[in-house]
Amino acid sequence: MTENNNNTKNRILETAEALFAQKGYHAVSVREITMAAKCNMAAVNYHFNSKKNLYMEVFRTQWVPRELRMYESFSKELSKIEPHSPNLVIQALASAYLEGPLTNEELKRHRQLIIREINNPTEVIEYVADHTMRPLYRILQQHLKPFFPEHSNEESFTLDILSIFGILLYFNYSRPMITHITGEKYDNAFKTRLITHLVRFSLNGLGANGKDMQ
Amino acid sequence: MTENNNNTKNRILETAEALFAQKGYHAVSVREITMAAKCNMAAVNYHFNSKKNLYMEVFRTQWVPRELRMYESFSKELSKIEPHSPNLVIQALASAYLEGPLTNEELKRHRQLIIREINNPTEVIEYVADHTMRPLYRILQQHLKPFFPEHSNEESFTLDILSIFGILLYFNYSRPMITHITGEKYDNAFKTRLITHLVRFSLNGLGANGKDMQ
DNA sequence: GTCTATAGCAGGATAGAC
DNA sequence: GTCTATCCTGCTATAGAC
Repeated sequence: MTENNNNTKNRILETAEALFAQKGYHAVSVREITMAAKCNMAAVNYHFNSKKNLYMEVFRTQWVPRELRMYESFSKELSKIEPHSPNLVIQALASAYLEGPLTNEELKRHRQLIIREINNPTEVIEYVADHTMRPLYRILQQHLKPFFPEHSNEESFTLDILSIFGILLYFNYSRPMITHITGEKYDNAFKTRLITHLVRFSLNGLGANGKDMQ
Repeated sequence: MTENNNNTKNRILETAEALFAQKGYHAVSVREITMAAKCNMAAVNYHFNSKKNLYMEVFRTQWVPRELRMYESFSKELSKIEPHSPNLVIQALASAYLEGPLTNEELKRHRQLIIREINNPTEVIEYVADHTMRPLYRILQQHLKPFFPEHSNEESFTLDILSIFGILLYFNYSRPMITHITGEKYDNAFKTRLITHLVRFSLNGLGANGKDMQ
């Protein structure tokens, strides 16, 4: 196999990811994927054995590495700030996971795929949890826990972190939902306001009001 | 048409909802639905014209009325408490939408369906937004806004409300995710702790620390 | 490694008996 | 209103030429 980034195998992976994200596994046919990837239908079975396995490879070779790029960007930010404060940690989180290495389009696809998996798990979720969620949870715990000793038990802290993940995941839909609910349109620079909101709401949620704010 | 609650049409609607929630529209076949509903395949087309329309009827006749029952339960709670405080309003919200009129199973299906729609909207989302999200947003705005005049603009307040909705939606998955991430198991009474968490986190998120707490 | 051709099956929908 | 039987399309997967 060549390392060419535009070979058939890679084109299939990228096209498949976009389509799976947009429509979901069952709504996308192998025909549709290979048409869009400008290759033959049989190529999917040659390179991936089955449609199911193509789906899993999308996560293993596309999704997880991309999530890890965001994780790296986050931990690099963390290593730069000293001393830490909840404020700076959450800022770094929002910055890495919302305006970090990914474009808006990439980020949208990325979130859609994982929301589908969470809502309707397949085997990959184990792999994804092991390689991405767990490490992210660990690093957040390590950097935030010291500031919140009032969280006597593990579970209470975990729920806080999961709530922040929940808001992060639904980030994609904030703008359409605002339009749906209030019926108003919004201008650009919306994303920046969204990040400001996320940082404030999450910090408050954690119970960090007035704690090491700057 | 009879008002019998166990006629074929109703059985199809209920079975279809459960299966659509579990697996998603495209992963469920009409054959599967009618098998589970113990009726003939042709019944779907007789009663609903098409699979697509059956899906939409599930939202119109099952999902929206169920969401409205929770809404009614919420607004009834609100009318009982006087004077209001952010604390009591959020308590009433959590109580109506998490331990209200629905069983855990119903609630799970209910959330799964709407998460699918938000992630991958079809035509029904307009109908759903008009009949459920918008009224809920309005009533929350009416009861919470007076306490948060510091939210100068509409958008900032809307983002707060949407963040709470995000956490509510995510509720289903908290327990499996905790197990995935931390690898620990949890006992029952988990739901009660989750509601306590949601109320505290949301209140803090809104910036209500120490504001009319009781 | 990529193609054509096709096997083999499952999907939604409908016609028409009862 | 419910059934059986069937149509036809579109699906995944594979065999085999190049």
